[in-house]
Amino acid sequence: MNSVADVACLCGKCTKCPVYNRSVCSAASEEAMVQLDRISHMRKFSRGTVIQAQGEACDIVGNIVEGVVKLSSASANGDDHIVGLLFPSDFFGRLFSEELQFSYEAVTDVTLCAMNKMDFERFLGEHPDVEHEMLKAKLDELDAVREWAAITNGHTTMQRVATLLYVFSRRSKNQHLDITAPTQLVVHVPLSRRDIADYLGTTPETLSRNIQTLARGKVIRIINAKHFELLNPGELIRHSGESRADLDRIASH
Amino acid sequence: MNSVADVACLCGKCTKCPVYNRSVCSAASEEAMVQLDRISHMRKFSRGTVIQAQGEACDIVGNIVEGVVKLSSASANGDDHIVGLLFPSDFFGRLFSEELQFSYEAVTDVTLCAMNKMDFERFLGEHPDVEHEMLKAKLDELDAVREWAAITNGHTTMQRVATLLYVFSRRSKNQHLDITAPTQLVVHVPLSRRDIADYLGTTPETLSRNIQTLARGKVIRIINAKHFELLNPGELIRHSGESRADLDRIASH
DNA sequence: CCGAGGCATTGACGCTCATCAATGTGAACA
DNA sequence: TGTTCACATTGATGAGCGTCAATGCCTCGG
Repeated sequence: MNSVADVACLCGKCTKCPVYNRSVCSAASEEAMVQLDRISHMRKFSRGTVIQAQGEACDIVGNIVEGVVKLSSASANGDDHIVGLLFPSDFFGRLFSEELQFSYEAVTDVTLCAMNKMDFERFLGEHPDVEHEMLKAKLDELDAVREWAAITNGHTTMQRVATLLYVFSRRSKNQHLDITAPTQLVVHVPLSRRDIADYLGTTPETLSRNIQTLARGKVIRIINAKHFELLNPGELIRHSGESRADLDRIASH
Repeated sequence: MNSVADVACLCGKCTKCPVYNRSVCSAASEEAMVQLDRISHMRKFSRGTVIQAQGEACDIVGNIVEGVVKLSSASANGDDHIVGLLFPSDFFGRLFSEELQFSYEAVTDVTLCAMNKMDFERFLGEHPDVEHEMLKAKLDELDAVREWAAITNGHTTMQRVATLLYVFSRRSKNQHLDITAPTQLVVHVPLSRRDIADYLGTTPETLSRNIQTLARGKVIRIINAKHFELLNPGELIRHSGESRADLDRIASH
């Protein structure tokens, strides 16, 4: 009955979950954890998989354990835009709604601590503490989304690019990456140029030009398409047009 | 002890509240309503008042009963952007956070059903049903903000302007306006050109040019700076670049 | 009724960015 | 190892939009 992937959950209790202490589960009591163990199981999705599509019924929710998921909206004209990125410990899926408004797609290989949506909704009803934690998390997310919208709205492409690079440089510490580089200055952006461009509301061409400009200015060094070395963080912050405090707040999400 | 404005609340129970059935309060039991009555009171703010400023401690929350409130974020550079608009029945304020990330400013004269933040947080802890409703409302809001961000990100100014006009044409029915016009085709946008421009991520000049273009094309008629007659809704939808279904979903918020 | 000041509009100009097209690069495949 | 295909970069061009500046309009207060 259970697929191979399911075994991962049965082996280790939720308390061994690598993102447990940062996810909404951390509010759960011991009794609640036992229940969560029962209704959740690990699932893996490979890079490029559309986990759930816009307009479909949403039946699975959960926490991202590893990888990056993009949240995108397809307009009627056919052009779609990335409206959010989900990292490990972020909650996945849309509770209390019949129909998905956005598509969820695995940007990298993704491991998900998945639950049946209705099971989890029932669980939340029985555990107000966890629901309370969920509310707080969503309020924070709301602020972060608004903040990001303000950035993409009023800034030049260069400012957006610099902001994104800075945010990823801070977030990558939260990810489970094998960074064997000697310094912390290597930024890993697992998205393709097109995805980054969509997220920033620009085109791959303009994005590329700006990245090259930063490289020519010795602000970054391009190791390869998805890895950058941060040579001059101060200059990067200056290019972003934001104060360091603001950037750090955005990065902490 | 109570100011004059407070009397408004003491006169009528929450059940008489004009936005009761659309606000989060509608989930409250009778017993809970009595408590809400006790901790809430009506407050009025005149046009232009900064109700709570970014960075300040947030001490009041509540529901908007009448008027429009803008939510704005001031960047370090000084330029600020409107990241959201609040209409009657929308929840006001930021729960479970010490410091406000955005400023709340009254765009029109505003009537607020105000509560002390800590009182209301305590109330939510004692009434999981209402907190559940709050969570659902915030999840919807999150989708709406993401949707709006996608629009301002990838579209031309004309598309944004058309979208805004259409959304306001649908929302104005939700407002308590004295529209004495014979038809429903009068759209009231209570914001100044600068505010609209900030919200759309453009400038007053470009905004004005686009409005005039729509007027020259007989899509709208400019009654005055804040009132427009919708002559050709179909053309407006075409200019927005969105499908009618999408627009209606955005408008319903 | 008139003047003043804020707001909206209109015009001119330059720059950024999207678009189209071509070239370069890296990884997966046989 | 070569072929292929997707992806990234680079170049040229024009349109859209921000900026600065001037003018017009409305409202409020005297």
